[in-house]
Amino acid sequence: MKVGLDKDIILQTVAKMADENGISSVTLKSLAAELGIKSPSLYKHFSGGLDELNKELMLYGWHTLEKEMIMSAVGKAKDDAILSICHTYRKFALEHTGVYEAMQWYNMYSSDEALNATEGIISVLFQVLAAYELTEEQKVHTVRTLRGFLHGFSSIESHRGFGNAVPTSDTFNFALQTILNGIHNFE
Amino acid sequence: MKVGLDKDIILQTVAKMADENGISSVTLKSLAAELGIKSPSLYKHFSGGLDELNKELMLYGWHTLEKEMIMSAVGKAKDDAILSICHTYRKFALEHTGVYEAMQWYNMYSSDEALNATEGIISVLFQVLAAYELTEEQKVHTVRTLRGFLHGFSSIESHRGFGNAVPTSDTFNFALQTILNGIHNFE
DNA sequence: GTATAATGGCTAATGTAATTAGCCAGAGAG
DNA sequence: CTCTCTGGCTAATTACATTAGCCATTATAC
Repeated sequence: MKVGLDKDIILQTVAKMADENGISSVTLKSLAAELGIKSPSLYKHFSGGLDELNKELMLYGWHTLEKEMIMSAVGKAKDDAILSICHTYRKFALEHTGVYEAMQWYNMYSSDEALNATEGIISVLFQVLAAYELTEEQKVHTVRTLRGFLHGFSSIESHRGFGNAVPTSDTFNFALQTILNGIHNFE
Repeated sequence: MKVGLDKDIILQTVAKMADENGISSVTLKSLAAELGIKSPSLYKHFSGGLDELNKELMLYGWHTLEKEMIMSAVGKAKDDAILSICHTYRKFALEHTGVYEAMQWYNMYSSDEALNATEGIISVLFQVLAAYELTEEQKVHTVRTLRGFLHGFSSIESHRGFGNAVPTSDTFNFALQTILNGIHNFE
């Protein structure tokens, strides 16, 4: 009987499962069970099978994060905007560990799709940096530095890779301030 | 017939395969073929199967990187030592993409083993930071910031996640200088 | 030097998940 | 009312990981 599923519903289910039990807990079998269908039926929605599913989840994640970053920067400028965006990024990675994990797999796919997936958040960063007196090259360095730090920090933190003597939030703020100081030194 | 393999030889083969074709190309089947044996025989060396193999590769990677970082800091102090260590880290991730990938899977294993694996490189960083006039808390922030940035940057770079207008080496040096400036501001 | 134990290979068999092929019922368009 | 498309299904195939149990060679004990 027709259950009436579509890509969006399926992806949201995948996201939920990934966040709750890790991306490796999402198999076509377990996903189908969760949806109340049999695994071969999933090919009617994702003809590329598991690979396509992972790719779509990656894109879904980047698009979602992009939207949240944009929203968090509305009405803010310069340091305030950057801080807000960065906190949004960190929060997303922490709250959506499974989806974030999938987002890192973009290297498994064609460079084109990888770059498309992330170009959104990159352009948000560039837009915010436009308010500073920086050369293009300085902006590139700053965006890359932020991306590198945000990804590495969030990734380690979400895997509980930091000891817990000192609150990680303090470190996050400390590091962001350091990077902001770097920007100010240019101006 | 006895081929006379041991854990070290097998791990080095795994590392080579992972670096050449990605960690996912290492299956018990492909590894056994590469070694000239049949896959069930691998259980004589790694009774835990694929899981144990991955875990050992992770440990192997962190230990190797730790040694290289220590070597690169010999005879250097303060900024020089930090820069040298960081360049070693980046180079390792770039040259051993497969092993580095395995190293990130430490979250899949018990926290104990995860923390043990990385405590070596963390203590190297703390040792270098001892030369600065920093509080313990400032040292923690600095080490975490470095770890976060090094991991994120190396990870993105090794997956070709940065566009290529500006050399990534320039960005790396820029970011490290920014972090060093952060340290100097404390003193 | 021979008996015995441990080592490190092997084949055969099992279980799980992905994937493909091809069937079929129901919904909507003409 | 019929035709077609959609979205389910079962059955069969494949690829691995894993387990069980066999066997030759090596190493050790006496």
